[in-house]
Amino acid sequence: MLTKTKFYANAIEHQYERFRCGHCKVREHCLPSWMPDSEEGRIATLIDTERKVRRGDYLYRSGDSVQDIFAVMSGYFKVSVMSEDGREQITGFYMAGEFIGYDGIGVGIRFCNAIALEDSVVCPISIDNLNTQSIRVSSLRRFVTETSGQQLARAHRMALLLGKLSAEERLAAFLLDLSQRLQARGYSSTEFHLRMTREEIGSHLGLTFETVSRIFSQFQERGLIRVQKRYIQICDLVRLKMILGRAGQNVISVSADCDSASLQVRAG
Amino acid sequence: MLTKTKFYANAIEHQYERFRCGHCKVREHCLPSWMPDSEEGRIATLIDTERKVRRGDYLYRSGDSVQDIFAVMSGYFKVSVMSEDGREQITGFYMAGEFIGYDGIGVGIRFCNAIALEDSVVCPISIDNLNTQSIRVSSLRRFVTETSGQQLARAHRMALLLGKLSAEERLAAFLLDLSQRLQARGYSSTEFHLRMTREEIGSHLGLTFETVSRIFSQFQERGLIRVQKRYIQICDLVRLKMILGRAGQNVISVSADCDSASLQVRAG
DNA sequence: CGCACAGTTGATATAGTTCAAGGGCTGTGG
DNA sequence: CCACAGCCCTTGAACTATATCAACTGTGCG
Repeated sequence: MLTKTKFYANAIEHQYERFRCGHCKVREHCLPSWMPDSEEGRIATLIDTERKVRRGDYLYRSGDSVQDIFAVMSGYFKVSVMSEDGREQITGFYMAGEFIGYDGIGVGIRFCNAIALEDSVVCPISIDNLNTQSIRVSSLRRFVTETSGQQLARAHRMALLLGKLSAEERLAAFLLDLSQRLQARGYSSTEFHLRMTREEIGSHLGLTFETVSRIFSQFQERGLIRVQKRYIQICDLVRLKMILGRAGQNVISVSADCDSASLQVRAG
Repeated sequence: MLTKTKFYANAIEHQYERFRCGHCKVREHCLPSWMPDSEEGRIATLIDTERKVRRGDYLYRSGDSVQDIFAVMSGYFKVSVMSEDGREQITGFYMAGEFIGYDGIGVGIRFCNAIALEDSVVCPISIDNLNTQSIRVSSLRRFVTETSGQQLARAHRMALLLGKLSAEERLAAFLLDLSQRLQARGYSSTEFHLRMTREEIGSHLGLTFETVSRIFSQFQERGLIRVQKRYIQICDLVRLKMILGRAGQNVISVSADCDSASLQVRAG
């Protein structure tokens, strides 16, 4: 892929200097598989200098003006909406290759907070430039449509989870979702490290941290998982899926990335 | 506005033949106030024959391929996601001037069901045509961005409501939201007819219909509202807002329409 | 070392569900 | 026109899932 760029003319080659996507480890999760190689460079030209965000720092906060969407290159984020009296609903956790920052896009003002759960690096993609280029580049239009559609799908799955599932089912869905997304990134689907506290999990799933803790313990007693602090091992994937089974797989997210494999899963 | 069209040349005038927006009663809620008159016609050309949907019928269902988004001209809809075992989470109720059908847009396959709660009429807006025209017409691009952004905002507010609010707060939010949307449409903000059953309200708010009923009764006893079947009268708007007050106004929706007034509210 | 934070676990409380009964409205068919 | 069936809604009583409060453990950090 990278060698291919060598044949381009100067002007374009210059763009490729700034083209981090080619080197990027998460490129395959971030850019859709249907995107023609020849046009991947277009996206790269939209990317500003990559930005580092320290653990605990805000990537953006509610009320900020909307400039960019962000592709997570490395690290981990939580995104949340806050009620005026300080109740925090975490709308999602985001890992490498996923997109953050669709909130507030039409209005120009953020209504979510995005906070790094560990030292992270993001690619800021200028929305203005994205819109401008989209006029000419069909693959960019498709890219925008697809990724923003995924954000909405994710949000609707959350509504189903929050409105209809029991605590057990929510936790099962949560673990299976993580498992699936990690697997898609080449990590183990059965052993992983949680990046967030029990409280944050609870805040995401509409539960208290005590309930999260108890249900983890209960899952462990039942032999479904092993828990040691934040280290999780899924021992019985089948039975874990059965807990959710009655509710249906379509509750579990499929991440915010846009490779076609996950699109098929979601569609099914 | 309509007279203005008389000055246009034949080709354009022909488009205006199909331009229902000009006659449409809900035009001002449907089309954004920033949209220049000269370009409103563009949207009209995207609109197929208006479509009638009988009470109880599906506008579309999960699994359908995505062809159009729909502006509600008259009537009332519920949109829901279903779990595989039949649990229904209603993601929203939609009235005249609001848009339905952003679900599944990137993938091409619906994951929601849209059902008419009363005999209704919708404007189907072809997504293919919308995308094609958007390439040239900036106001259409902005229109798409804004309306889809609103869908996401709505979904995130729902997550906060479902994850963090008590039953009381949810019902208060629900009533205030309805009140506000009706007011924006020129109806009374303090007296209205619910179009949905208690069960559907419950399914939207993550409660059982008994709880909805009980809380309505309780609100009535407290002098906040009067309830007679589906007829609701808000007697004490201030105290009703106070119930939600601690949680914050930003929980209550601002509908899916895109007139700038509501955009300001949402931003605040 | 000691303090702050994350997590576990137990005891108790409670909001909301579930089950159950009854009433009122609406439409239908005899 | 009445009777009956099928919703929709209300209300009560009992139950239960989850929250709340509280005590305790381990762990990392200044």
